[in-house]
Amino acid sequence: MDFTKFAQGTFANLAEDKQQAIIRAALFEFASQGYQRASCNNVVKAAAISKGSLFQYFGSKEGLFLFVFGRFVGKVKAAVKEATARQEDFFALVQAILTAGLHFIKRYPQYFQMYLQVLFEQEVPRRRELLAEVRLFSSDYFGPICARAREQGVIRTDIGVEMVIFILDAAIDRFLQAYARPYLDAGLGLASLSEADLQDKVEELLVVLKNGLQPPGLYSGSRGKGQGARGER
Amino acid sequence: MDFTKFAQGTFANLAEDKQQAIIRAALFEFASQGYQRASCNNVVKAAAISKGSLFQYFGSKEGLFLFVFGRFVGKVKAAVKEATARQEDFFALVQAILTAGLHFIKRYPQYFQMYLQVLFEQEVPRRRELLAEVRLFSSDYFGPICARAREQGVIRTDIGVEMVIFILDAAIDRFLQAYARPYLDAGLGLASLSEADLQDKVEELLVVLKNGLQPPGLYSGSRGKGQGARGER
DNA sequence: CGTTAATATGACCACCTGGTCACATTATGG
DNA sequence: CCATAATGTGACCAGGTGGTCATATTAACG
Repeated sequence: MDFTKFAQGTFANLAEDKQQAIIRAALFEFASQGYQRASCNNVVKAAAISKGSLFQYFGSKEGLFLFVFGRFVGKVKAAVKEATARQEDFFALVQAILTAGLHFIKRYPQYFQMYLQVLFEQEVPRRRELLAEVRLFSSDYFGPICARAREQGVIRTDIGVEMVIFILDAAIDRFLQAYARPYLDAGLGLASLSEADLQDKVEELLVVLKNGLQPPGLYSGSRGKGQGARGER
Repeated sequence: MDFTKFAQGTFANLAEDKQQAIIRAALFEFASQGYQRASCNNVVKAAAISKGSLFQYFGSKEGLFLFVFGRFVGKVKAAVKEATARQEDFFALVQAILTAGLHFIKRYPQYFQMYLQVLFEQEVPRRRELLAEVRLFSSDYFGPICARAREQGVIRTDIGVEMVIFILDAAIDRFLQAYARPYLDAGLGLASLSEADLQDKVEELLVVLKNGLQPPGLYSGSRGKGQGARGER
């Protein structure tokens, strides 16, 4: 919860640049190694401080990690707040979040890499809690928004809200990951695109999310009943 | 490449049940810990063999891992071959693959967990190679299929093939992950669904993939150019 | 049986980890 | 100047890792 508990204490009294050096070293380590593989020895080496000091400042590896992740959470919240400030239209909001995500990755690539490590790693202290803090497309945050969009007739009513959130989450998460980790992107080549081309891809993605993969003419009825034909039941 | 190099050698001469015990122990370890965190000591303990034997059989931790992953690859290829045997329609094929994936997870949960570990972990021997071996929605495999579907007018032509593959990959991957790892599923609750309800969700997902999130009436034009009116409209 | 080859074993090795703590250094303030 | 408090330091610890190898056990064969 309170990731800023080191805001006062010995660490806070350090010169600004020394603090920055330590944060940078720790962030680099967690971003490149994840939590478990990250080595405090590497951090103290890179930050040019002694091991004893590091543990004096943060108490434990876990404390250091929570502190660094807390900084990330702060930056995310600020970015989201700004991006979603005045978006009325549902899909415009989705697009704004996606675009904000891309900008965030460009500005704070290391923080995002650290986030991905936490997302992919199993054994990370307070993992759920931490992820919940930055995950937008959760039922909590996005459920009401979807519900409202549904009432306004912007999204179809024959699929569940959970499915809407699920598909948005899957697409956007993957898109951001593909941007941040080129080898995940199966051929989109996002990482090497110009700003303008990237925006084109974003719009292309939104077209698919809105209208699907089938050509407009071929609308294949609502789900259930006859549609299946195949199995039994 | 050749993950079966232990098919002959000391290990192959072992009694069948002893082989199984070792495979089971190793699979459990890799599935629950990933590659790096997996401990050879744990494996020999669980398999009730000596450490020297394990290294005699497989040479190294990496050798053991590649062997076990090779078994997984074999099972996947068999499952895919069977599932895609005679699917003509494009979306029926997608659905068949998704359904086959769910069945695979149900039958071989540990193998799938191990796959996810490899997917999420960075430093795994021959990672790319291994993942490529089991990844279906790659440009290589799925590109031609999409191209054909496009010519037949089953999928729209105003979005790139890469984007089609991307979105299919994202949605299906995530769906399978949500099924295998409940905490990833933001509210769908796939893991606890009955077979029939699960199929319903599969169909629901396919409806979205085909027709998008917007109601049929609201088709919002092809991408690019004019679409941008974004502010108002 | 004896001899030789194959296999099984676990103590041992070098190395790394997060964390500690007695001690050295520096700051503070009177 | 001293005395006290705060901070910095790195040798050290217990516990883990993947991997080795001399030795013990078993199998094979004549």
